[in-house]
Amino acid sequence: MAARMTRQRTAVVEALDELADFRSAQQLHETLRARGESVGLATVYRALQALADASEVDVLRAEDGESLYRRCARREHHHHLVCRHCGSTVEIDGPTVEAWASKVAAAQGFDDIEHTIELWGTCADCRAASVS
Amino acid sequence: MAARMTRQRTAVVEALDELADFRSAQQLHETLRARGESVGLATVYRALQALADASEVDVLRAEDGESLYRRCARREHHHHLVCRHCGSTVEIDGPTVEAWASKVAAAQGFDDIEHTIELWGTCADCRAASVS
DNA sequence: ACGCTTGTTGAGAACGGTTGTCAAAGATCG
DNA sequence: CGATCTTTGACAACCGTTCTCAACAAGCGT
Repeated sequence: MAARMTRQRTAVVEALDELADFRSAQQLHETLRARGESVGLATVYRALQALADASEVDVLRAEDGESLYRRCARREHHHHLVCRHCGSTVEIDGPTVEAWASKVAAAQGFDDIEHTIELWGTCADCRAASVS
Repeated sequence: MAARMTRQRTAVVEALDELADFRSAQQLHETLRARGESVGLATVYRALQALADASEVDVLRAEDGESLYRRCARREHHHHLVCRHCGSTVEIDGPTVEAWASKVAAAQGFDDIEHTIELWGTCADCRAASVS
């Protein structure tokens, strides 16, 4: 239960710190491998899972169902505007939306309310790239 | 390309019409099978996909990644408050949220904006059931 | 009603992301 | 250093979903 700090976990955390965009476990694994820091794929999954459990990273699902991970600047609850092509991300918070969500749900007699509010789009860079 | 009306497709549509909750393709397949209307699993997937493309059904992803389908009353854009245990659903629209989402995204220079806004909770019935 | 054409079906294989297995490796503590 | 006990990694297993392809059946024209 002691959460040991191993070379592999350090490598995953460092990689996440250097990347600003949402990345899949497999992309991360590839990045580490290319960098010479060889880490097993299963280990990357486990590390990300642990970090997510500890709220150290944010997780969201791409449209195809793949899980994407990112180390966000703020640890408080917030949402994202993500480029569906490159993963480029802008953190967003919407106090209005939060209030709306919990009010609506409570009014219907629901408990343990959670909400998913994510925005997807094509960022300016990817748009420029696809035009050329 | 003509979209033929087959026994199988009719069965899927009818089953969806009778069910008020979000269901997975496999649940639907099981329901049809139990009902005597034997339909292949792949066919259920294809039918649901076609219906989704035609905006005849709404699709959303459960927390475990599974796709859930539902024939909604209104065809216009809306959101859902869904019980994560039984799939029981309340349709919701939030004009305020819509405006907020597109404004925020546009302000960041993003195009082709889509948003995912879903509420998950435990409905009153399921809460009562889990207490007992 | 009868073929013909062409989209559709279904059983099973294939796929892709993720998780489980388990012996070997290594982090931590005394 | 040694004992302990978590972590690792290669690989298999899983599970939802999609693909394959020969058999089948809608719908159309006659």
